[in-house]
Amino acid sequence: MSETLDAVDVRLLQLLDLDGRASLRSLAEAVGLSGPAVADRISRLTERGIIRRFAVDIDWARLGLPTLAHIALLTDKTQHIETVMSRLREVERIEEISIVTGSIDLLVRARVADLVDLRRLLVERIWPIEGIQRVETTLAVETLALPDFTAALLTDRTTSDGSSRS
Amino acid sequence: MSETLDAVDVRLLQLLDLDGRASLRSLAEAVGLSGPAVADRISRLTERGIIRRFAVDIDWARLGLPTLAHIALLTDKTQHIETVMSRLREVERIEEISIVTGSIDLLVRARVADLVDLRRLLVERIWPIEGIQRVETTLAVETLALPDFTAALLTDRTTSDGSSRS
DNA sequence: ATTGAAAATCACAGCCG
DNA sequence: CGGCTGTGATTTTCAAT
Repeated sequence: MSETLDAVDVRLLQLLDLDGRASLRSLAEAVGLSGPAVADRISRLTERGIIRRFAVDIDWARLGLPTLAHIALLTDKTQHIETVMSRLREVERIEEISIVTGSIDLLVRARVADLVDLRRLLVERIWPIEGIQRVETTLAVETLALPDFTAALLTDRTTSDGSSRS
Repeated sequence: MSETLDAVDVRLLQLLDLDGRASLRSLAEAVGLSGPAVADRISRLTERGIIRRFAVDIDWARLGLPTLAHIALLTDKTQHIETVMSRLREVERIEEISIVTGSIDLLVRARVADLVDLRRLLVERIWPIEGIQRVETTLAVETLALPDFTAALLTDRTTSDGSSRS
């Protein structure tokens, strides 16, 4: 069971995901409420932890990190998983680390400049970590991030608890 | 070769990634410039496409979608990849689709409520897509998104072109 | 949630290095 | 060209309803 949002909250989240710096005024007009009411809803969403933060969507390709890599790791179980993860979180270029089901243990998401950069990441930063047994890297040659994803996911969430009917 | 940022641009991106709604005034104070100068830099970063948009970081778990799934797809090559991808982009719960190297063709990232929800996603939405041959789903049982990732990546990017030296 | 007024902030202009 | 300061216009905040 999770949080309850009404249609206005959902609309606000959608609008803010499109433009996180939109003024309260424009948001208020868009949802048909007054400015203070919108301000109040946004701070409540933030306090409830539904809004984690307002972030900036950076085009990493333009900053010289065009390539997305998924690095699958198998660990020997001589090290605690927490130890391996804490060493991984020190590694630059890594943006996410997951413990996963299936034939591997960890799935790491990283962003690299090119193959030289990837070589350094693998050889100098990943391989030396104790407890890592096998490394398998998959490169994305094209990525489609769905900008409407938030909108789509949210339309689904109105006054919902997120569970499914069977 | 890519874009050039100076130290102030980098600092602004870091600050905005922490709080995308920060006032120009507070940003100006933090970087030691005046308000208009900061406004100018932000609009320049936006025009250059480095800032794609200001977004909101939503805690999907609190909205009933706690589980991250990676779905690996193998396609038979009877359908154009564009066709398969365009059908995938209609599917709710999917937030990213990549064409990848390795033993699979597509890697899809999705967020689901529970196993019932996942079952429906797979059986009703993914399997029926023509041209999909094999589906292998990996569930994340724990995910660590690195909040400092942006900061770390950016510290690296000052006045850089993003390529590596060998 | 609304209104209305006070306080803070922003955008725009013209001006300097 | 990139930045600063001024001013008027907007926006945000706060109180009372």
